[in-house]
Amino acid sequence: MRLLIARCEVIYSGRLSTRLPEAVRLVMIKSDGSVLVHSDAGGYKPENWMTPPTVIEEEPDRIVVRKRGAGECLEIEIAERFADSGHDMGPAPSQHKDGLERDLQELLAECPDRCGEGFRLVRREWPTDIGPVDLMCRDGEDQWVAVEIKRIAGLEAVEQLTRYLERIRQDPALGSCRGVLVATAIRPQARTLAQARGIACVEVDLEVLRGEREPDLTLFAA
Amino acid sequence: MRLLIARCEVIYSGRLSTRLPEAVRLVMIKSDGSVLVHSDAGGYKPENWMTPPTVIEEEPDRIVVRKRGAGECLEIEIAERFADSGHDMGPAPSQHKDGLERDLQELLAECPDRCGEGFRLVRREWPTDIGPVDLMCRDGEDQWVAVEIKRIAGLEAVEQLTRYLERIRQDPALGSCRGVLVATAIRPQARTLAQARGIACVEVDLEVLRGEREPDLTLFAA
DNA sequence: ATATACATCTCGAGA
DNA sequence: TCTCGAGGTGTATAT
Repeated sequence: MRLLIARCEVIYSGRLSTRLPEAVRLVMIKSDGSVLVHSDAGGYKPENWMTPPTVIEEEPDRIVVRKRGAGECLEIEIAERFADSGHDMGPAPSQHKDGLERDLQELLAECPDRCGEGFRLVRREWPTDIGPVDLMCRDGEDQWVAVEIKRIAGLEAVEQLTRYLERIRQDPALGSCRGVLVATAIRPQARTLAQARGIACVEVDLEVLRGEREPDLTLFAA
Repeated sequence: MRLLIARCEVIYSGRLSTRLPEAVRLVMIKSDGSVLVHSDAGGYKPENWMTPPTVIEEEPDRIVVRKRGAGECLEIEIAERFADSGHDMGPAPSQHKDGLERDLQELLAECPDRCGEGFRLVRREWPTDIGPVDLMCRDGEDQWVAVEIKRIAGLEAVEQLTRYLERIRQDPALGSCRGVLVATAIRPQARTLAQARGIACVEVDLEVLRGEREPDLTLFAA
């Protein structure tokens, strides 16, 4: 990785056109060809960047980064250099992420009755012509239920499940298929819209599903 | 901005849980409190990060970054330091961007007939109770038309316009309002869903709209 | 604080 | 290659 601190002007053209006036910035050049221009504020995002695959040309006072196979170009005009260093970092082991939507789906596939009483899994990733439904189940009365799973469910989750249900119900055998939205958190408006569309909402707890602690089923009972 | 090159392990807990095994990485600490951990590959994204507002505690072999007002925490365990430098960068002037959706909307507001034959603009950002419609027009037959503008239109664009149309049509005077989706590119599924919902699709060219080149209206005519 | 929509979103999986 | 959906999306804006 190369780190260049320089007073520079940056011009990007491609999906749109931008010009960044001259100022002191960090130019990060990664060994995979990524180039990122960061200022000392502005949080997470670089002010300008180019992702691989790139072709990098360096002139004395200019770095030009072009995207391979696309008409995108980043020009860094260097007015003054303050630091310029290279660092050999070796390989970066990949990161394990736990608690993603996929994890939630796996857990719920193992105990589909957490999505509704008596639910039995028919199949995960049930295909429709506009994409797969997360879980297709049958309920305690043997009726079909399509389950959409989200970590956090907003309006889009309800819209998505609604689209699936439209398609699923076109099949006469599934004409009465219900919909259930299952998430660790459901936003108020999503809940309201779901109710208006006859879609049930179920909030679940990741740790309860994992059995790391048992659900307090009797806490408020009797 | 502080740049620390170190062999380190990084643990994040909050919206999910991750652990990054020990390796050499760049730790970028911005003066606005942002902390970004980058490896030498992986493109645009930091492997781990925390956006402001943060509280940063530094111990000899550990940096702990907490999000203010939320239960998120980033722990950087430092095993070996290779470089550690501070850089005073001064203020970062903001960037002008050209070619955003807003620009497209301005251009189309000036020539609404590009959205459909005989269209006349009634108003931009027509308010509904769930947000503003990009353009409200009347067509050549004096019928109402709601126009949703996107640079690239996917399914969400159709859903968004559908939600607006539901609201708009609740007003008896606008009960027959049509919908038109206008974009520089419209994805196949979006086009299909739009058709199913009676929403028209129009693709436009940014440069033609700018008059930088004239549309070849007669090219395939007669 | 919540919702709403845009972003050069990025990134990965699947067809 | 393209399309689609998830993301610790981030970010700005209005309520």
